Amino acid sequence: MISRKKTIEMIDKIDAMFPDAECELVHKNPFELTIAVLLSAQCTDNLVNKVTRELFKKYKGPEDFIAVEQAELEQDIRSIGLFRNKAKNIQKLSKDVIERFDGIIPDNYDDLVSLAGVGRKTANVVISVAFGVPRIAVDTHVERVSKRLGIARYKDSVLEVEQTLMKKVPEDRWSRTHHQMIFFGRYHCTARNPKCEACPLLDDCREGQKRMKKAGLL
DNA sequence: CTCCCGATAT
DNA sequence: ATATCAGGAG
Repeated sequence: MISRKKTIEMIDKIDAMFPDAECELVHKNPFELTIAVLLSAQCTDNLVNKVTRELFKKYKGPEDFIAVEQAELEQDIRSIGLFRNKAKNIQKLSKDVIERFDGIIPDNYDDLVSLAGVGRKTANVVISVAFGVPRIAVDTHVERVSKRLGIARYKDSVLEVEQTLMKKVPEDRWSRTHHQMIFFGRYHCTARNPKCEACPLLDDCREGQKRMKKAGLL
């Protein structure tokens, strides 16, 4: 596993590649962001945005989500996938937000993860993006990139990756680095065909070195 | 660990 | 055809 110093060198290079990285999920308020992140599980944010742009015209707040039958909401989000679980969770979450939090999405981690369909990653995204709390939400991209670069170990759990990142990345860069690692993973260090041959981090990247050697390009 | 699940890229 | 997508619950 590489050092904190080496990690900072690498995230500096990713920072130069994606200086404008930010949350790409369409939302107008913390509640919409929470719904969008919940819907984004195992789905591209492109498709989530296509659905939520229409969804948020029909459902303005938690009251609207519990005013319809579950089957109707299922149809409205069907194309996203995992739609039965997500519809059920959205209605349970909406009911809870109204009854326990006066209709307002809570701004702290513990209350957020107490909501249906909201786990550690989703709660971290919400408090980070909506409320400005420094966090590194570890999704599939952040996990893959961290492991390929050697910042974390391949055997590490998601939670271990998060804890390692918090140790090696300066706290004032957590939220920014989080988004930049997602962009890096989504547009450059992709799961299938990572662009190692055109990567500024190739010299420092274990996985990249391995792949170049295997491809006979080194 | 398994299940949930449609859309898209390769 | 199949791997992958801003995961979470049981």
